[in-house]
Amino acid sequence: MSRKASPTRNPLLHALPTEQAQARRFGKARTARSTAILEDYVELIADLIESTGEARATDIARRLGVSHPTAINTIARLKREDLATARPYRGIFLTEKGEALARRVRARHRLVLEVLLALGVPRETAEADAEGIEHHVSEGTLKAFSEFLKESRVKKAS
Amino acid sequence: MSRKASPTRNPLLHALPTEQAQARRFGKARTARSTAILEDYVELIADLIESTGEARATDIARRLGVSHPTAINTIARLKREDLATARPYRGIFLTEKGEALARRVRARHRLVLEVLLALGVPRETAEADAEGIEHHVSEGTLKAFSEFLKESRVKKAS
DNA sequence: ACCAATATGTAGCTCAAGCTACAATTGAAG
DNA sequence: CTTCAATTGTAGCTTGAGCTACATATTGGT
Ligand SMILES: [Mn+2]
Ligand SMILES: [Mn+2]
Ligand SMILES: [Mn+2]
Ligand SMILES: [Mn+2]
Repeated sequence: MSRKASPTRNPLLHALPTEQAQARRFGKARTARSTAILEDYVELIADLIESTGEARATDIARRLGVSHPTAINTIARLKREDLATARPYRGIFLTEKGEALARRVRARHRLVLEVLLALGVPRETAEADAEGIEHHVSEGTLKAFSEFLKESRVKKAS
Repeated sequence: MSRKASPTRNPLLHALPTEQAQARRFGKARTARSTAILEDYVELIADLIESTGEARATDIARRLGVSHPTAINTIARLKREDLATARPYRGIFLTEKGEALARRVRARHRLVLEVLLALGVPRETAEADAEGIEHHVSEGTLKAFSEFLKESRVKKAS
């Protein structure tokens, strides 16, 4: 038997979720945290290629605000996970898998940003917060976000 | 001079932000990531104390879905950062600083959850996503969220 | 063709966050 | 009062993500 103090002692407003449910939620957040960096990299690589024609390690490092060895290490992880390839002095390229991830991540980023703006968050605050929030927005939430935007655009056309 | 390929080659929709601006945003997200775990711990400790009278390392570990040495290690970090203290076999306690953080974090968590629900996100999805999103929601965004909720409550009372 | 600036690569470190395996302590039930 | 299950603690490992310092490679300009 457990030595825990009497459970459900305080039947006040909003009790705790069950251990299992809470552990599941925290686990999802941990997973999201661990893929957040990969997502940022593939998104940035896609953006750089689209707007400048190439994505070099140094540029990636500078835009992320990290040292270049850090960027190179993470790019190595991208390669290991079959998300990117590199031709030295010729830039970083996304694999098919990497491009697919980049498409999803970019669409999600845009949507999250638009929702924040629609909710009245100031532009720069929205841009900054979206960079972190996006990685924790699941499909279900994305769905609701796009519904909300649709409505709010209709309402705005009044 | 830089050896970069011709910059601003593609003057299409939404160009990249400046390097500095983007680095600042990514840096904020990194900071948020590194404090997310501390925030989850103090919030959970406060919740456990409030609803069961105590917060023991094992319970914390189980609710987080991690091994107990992992929880103990992180609790050591909480102590180092003057957020918590522990009396062995008697549970974890928050310092003044810890309680202050817990209050802020709990209020923020609630608000984020309510906004997701108000946007039509299904309950369990909202609970799960909020656990990760909350750590990236700044003061400015929080402000906008509470404004939005105020309006949406008024509208609902129609 | 050369050279210097830029880019890339490598070595080696720190810290956080996770794990398993094992040891020690404690307190509740008999 | 003893015992044993539960809790806590320790040791030692892995991986990711960051850093600095130094070494090597490439290329654009002269
Ligand atoms: Mn991001
Ligand atoms: Mn992004
Ligand atoms: Mn959380
Ligand atoms: Mn929380």
